Amino acid sequence: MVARKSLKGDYCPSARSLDVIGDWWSLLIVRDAFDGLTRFGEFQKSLGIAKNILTERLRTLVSSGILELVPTSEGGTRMEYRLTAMGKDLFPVMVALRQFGERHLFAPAEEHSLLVDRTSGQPVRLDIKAQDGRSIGPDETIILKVPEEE
Amino acid sequence: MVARKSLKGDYCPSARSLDVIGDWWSLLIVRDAFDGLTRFGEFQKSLGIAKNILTERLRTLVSSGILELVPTSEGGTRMEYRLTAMGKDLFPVMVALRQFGERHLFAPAEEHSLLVDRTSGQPVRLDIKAQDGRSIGPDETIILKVPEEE
DNA sequence: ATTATTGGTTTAATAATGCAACCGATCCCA
DNA sequence: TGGGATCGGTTGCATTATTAAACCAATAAT
Repeated sequence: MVARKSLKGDYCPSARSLDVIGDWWSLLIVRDAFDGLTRFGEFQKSLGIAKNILTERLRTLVSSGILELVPTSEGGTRMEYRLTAMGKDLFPVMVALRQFGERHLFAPAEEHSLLVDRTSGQPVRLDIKAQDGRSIGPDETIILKVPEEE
Repeated sequence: MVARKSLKGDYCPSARSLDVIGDWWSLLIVRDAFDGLTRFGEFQKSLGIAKNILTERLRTLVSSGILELVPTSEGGTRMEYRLTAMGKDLFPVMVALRQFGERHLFAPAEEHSLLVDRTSGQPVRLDIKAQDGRSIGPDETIILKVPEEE
């Protein structure tokens, strides 16, 4: 097996994102981070991931700039993993995945966790809009390709 | 290796989404589908994926209801893979990934493909809002857990 | 009628992942 | 201060997943 193809050079921003967080575990770790988890053991317990794999994924997420390793707030010498500003920019990705799951992957009466506005307690909404404010879907858009990529 | 843990029973909609499209290739296939590709050979050429893996992923995406296999528009007996309505609902996920990539994974002057409104030619925007229309970020939200999941 | 293309399947090798055992450093507690 | 438990890993080995390459039947093109 030659090394798995890297998408680093791809001109498509989605592909580059997937190159960084597109593997099986990374987005689940990020989800847990948004959910407030910070410690190695917390992620390990929450996800049931093998510890060596978790080690490697956390390292990759840190070196990608999505997580950072900072001293725990409770003093002591131990460290915790926290979302960076860049990591928090994955919020729309998480919300979009959540929205898709809510819409298609739950039975009508089935309960699920809910993302709500902290102040109002109401669910958040995600919209894709044109410049003029119209909501638009995939059929109203096109992807402009850059003229020459090698 | 015991079979990879399924997140089907997870009460978190994001986790269920990742259970369906969270592997390495599926979202890249979906991206290509949004980009207009429909044929086995087109995906294979575009992604450089091994053919047996592509076969399996396409099968999974079809059985998940994200793609469907329909007769080609040009007549003939061959089939093509098309996004279903459910598949098109992954649009916000793709846009969110794109936006993240644009913001963090390209050098300032580096060119990338661009998703634009078909009628105006202007880039699309993605916003997460509270009910009252305010844009909100991760720190203004909380995830309500369902009271009891086993 | 012949050849090329499409859409796969099969096989064997390699890489990724998981599990369990281990380990040093810290933390908790008496 | 000592002793055990916990944390955050590392290491080795077994199992799965992915790959590349060869092969193949059915269709399409010439």
